[in-house]
Amino acid sequence: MWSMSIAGKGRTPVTLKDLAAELGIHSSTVSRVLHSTSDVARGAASSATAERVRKLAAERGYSPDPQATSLRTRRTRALGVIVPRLSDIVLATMYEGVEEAAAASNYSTFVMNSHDSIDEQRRKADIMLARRVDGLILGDVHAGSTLIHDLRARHVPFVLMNRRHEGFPSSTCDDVTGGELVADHLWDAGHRRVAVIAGEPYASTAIDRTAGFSQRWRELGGELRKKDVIWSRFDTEGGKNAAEKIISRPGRPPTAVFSVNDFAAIGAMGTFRAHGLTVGQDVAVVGFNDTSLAAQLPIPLSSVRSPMLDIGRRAVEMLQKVINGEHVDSARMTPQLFVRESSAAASHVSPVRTIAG
Amino acid sequence: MWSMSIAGKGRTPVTLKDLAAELGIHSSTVSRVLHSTSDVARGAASSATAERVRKLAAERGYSPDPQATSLRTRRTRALGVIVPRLSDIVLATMYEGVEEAAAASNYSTFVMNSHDSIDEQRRKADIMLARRVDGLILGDVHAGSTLIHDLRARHVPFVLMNRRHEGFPSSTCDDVTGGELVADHLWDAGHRRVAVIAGEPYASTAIDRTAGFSQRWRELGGELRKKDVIWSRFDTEGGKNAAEKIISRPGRPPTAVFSVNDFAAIGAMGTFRAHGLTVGQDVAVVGFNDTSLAAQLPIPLSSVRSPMLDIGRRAVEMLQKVINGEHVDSARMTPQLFVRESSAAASHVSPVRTIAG
DNA sequence: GCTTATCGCGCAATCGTTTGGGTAAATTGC
DNA sequence: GCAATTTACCCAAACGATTGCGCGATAAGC
Repeated sequence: MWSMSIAGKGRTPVTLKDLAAELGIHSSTVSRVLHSTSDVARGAASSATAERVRKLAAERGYSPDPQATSLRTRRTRALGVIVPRLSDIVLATMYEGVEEAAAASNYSTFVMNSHDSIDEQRRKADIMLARRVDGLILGDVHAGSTLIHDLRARHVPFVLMNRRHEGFPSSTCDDVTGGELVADHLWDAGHRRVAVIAGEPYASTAIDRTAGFSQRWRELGGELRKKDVIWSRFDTEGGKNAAEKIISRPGRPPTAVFSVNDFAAIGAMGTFRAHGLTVGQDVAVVGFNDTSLAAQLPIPLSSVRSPMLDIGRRAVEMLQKVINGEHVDSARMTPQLFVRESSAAASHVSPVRTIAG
Repeated sequence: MWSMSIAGKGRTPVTLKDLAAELGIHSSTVSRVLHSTSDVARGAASSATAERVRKLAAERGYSPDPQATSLRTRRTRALGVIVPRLSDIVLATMYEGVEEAAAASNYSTFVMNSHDSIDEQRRKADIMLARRVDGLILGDVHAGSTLIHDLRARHVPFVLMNRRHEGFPSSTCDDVTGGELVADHLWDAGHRRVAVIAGEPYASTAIDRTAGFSQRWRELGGELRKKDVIWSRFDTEGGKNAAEKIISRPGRPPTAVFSVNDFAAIGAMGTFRAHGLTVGQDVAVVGFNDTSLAAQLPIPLSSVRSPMLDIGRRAVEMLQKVINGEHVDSARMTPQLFVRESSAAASHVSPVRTIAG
């Protein structure tokens, strides 16, 4: 509302009272003028006085003390954001959306890493609440979370981001649809033996993407055994281990692998290469999130793009409504599949382009 | 100091006065007891009273209102962190170190993205200062920054992180040494025609890594023309473009490329592959930062590991000293080179292993 | 037994805003 | 020209914590 010029020399920041004293009026009048949104300070002061106040405030680089304001108004204009880890580019990007939207409505954000541990989630939430944030955005909710029930019981305003949970408002990608897109794509390319690197079983992203894929795959007439779905960590290491399992088990290896996360996909690509398989020819790989890396990899990776920035922005909008006591519905942003070299070729195992339809 | 149990039912948080009233003593006594670090509340209260106070505070889940505290003490126990972008895994990892160290000493952190624009840097710093943070950590300082001079003139406590600047305390990797390590490695492997993907010319990381490499390379007797150093963006796209330039220029292509950033290196690897070159055989590539991805890539990438978490942690320690008015020296953390497949093979252009030494 | 220290605690000011409730003076209505 | 509004302000009480000062009462010193 009022910007404080860095060039302003103010050793101790200038206060309302300072301005009032210099103008020979009362600080409450200054406050009212500075808060009157319209040009005319309706009832608060004469337009002449208002003008003088505004001029001096700008000159002195007045910026209200947020602590004092919060103490009085019981609002901090601060939001707490908890994510598994910011070094995960997916969450970091969502946070960029959060920060942008929050800043646009004069909110600041605290962000903390929970490392996906339920103890840390609780601890970090405690810290945020001790800071008296106006609301929380949780980007790391687990499938069986008790924390969110406790928060609700305490009437803490919060929304979920990235991962969803039945009965709570969330801003996420439509992960089920994302999984379906991949199933359609791989089926159309002629693949019939596939495996899924499914991610962490407590994350709705992993669950939904896997479920969307599996359901659609079976609808199309495909076979998908339990052991074709490998749950794993979300990082390259996890993808590597999962791929090892896929490769080393008896029977013919799959001709295509869907990894619910780009980084796991990259790990898997490395393993396949180490075993002499060429990704894109011997085995197709599709990732998820369409991280900036995907398109630029030596073998460009097919991936489902999720609108991460929008998910973050939307989470902020939703949280603001919750804070204002309004009702909100969950938002599910639509994903889009980008087919690249890693899965562009038709499967040469069964070159029939389409069996069903 | 006092933890607030989420299970605590407190609709409105309990205050000092609440506790005092319930105990039949004055709120100032409660305050003093809760602040006495030792078991005995020296002069503040009898140990019996102190015991009662502490017990009730724990029971009621008392947690002091940070706004009220800040208003009185003129300290917010909040730090501002500005980075180019958190979706850059390097800065995100440093921030993890920052958050960890800050939390450990009861500080909270605001973090904002400047997108490496000097206007945004200033704007975000303004926002942080308007929030009355106790100090700033700048992870995005530019070579010719005027902002840091202004901040110093205003006596704002701050330290630099990731990138350094002459005359200001900073917590960084020893980038010059990092560049030298790569020069030694490539020279020893027999390479004589090399190119550098140098990064953004306003970042000390880019400048120092390139300088360290160049100097050492020439010391070893190598040749490095001006056009062998290509300044570029830090991401995959930037690496890709730089590699295109390297490939498409007249004359024999280099047998090795040093990229001051892993992501740029990955972009370059993609370009080389697209031109039919096998990384690790036809052309060696070395990156920087040893991002978790590097070792897991289909062709594992040699890289200089910089202790990103430590850099972040150290920045916090340093800032705390600055806040306390103590003197601090810049910290330069030592890097370590990890040689992997992307550059492990000796150059078959000049298979002589060592010429100098 | 009297002075002096120490203990245990209360009082009240203060930090910078916001905001409900005034009250003179100026303006309007008729 | 006088009552009724409206205008343009000021006053003071919060919000919740911290902290210098003060003051009885007990303990210690000699």
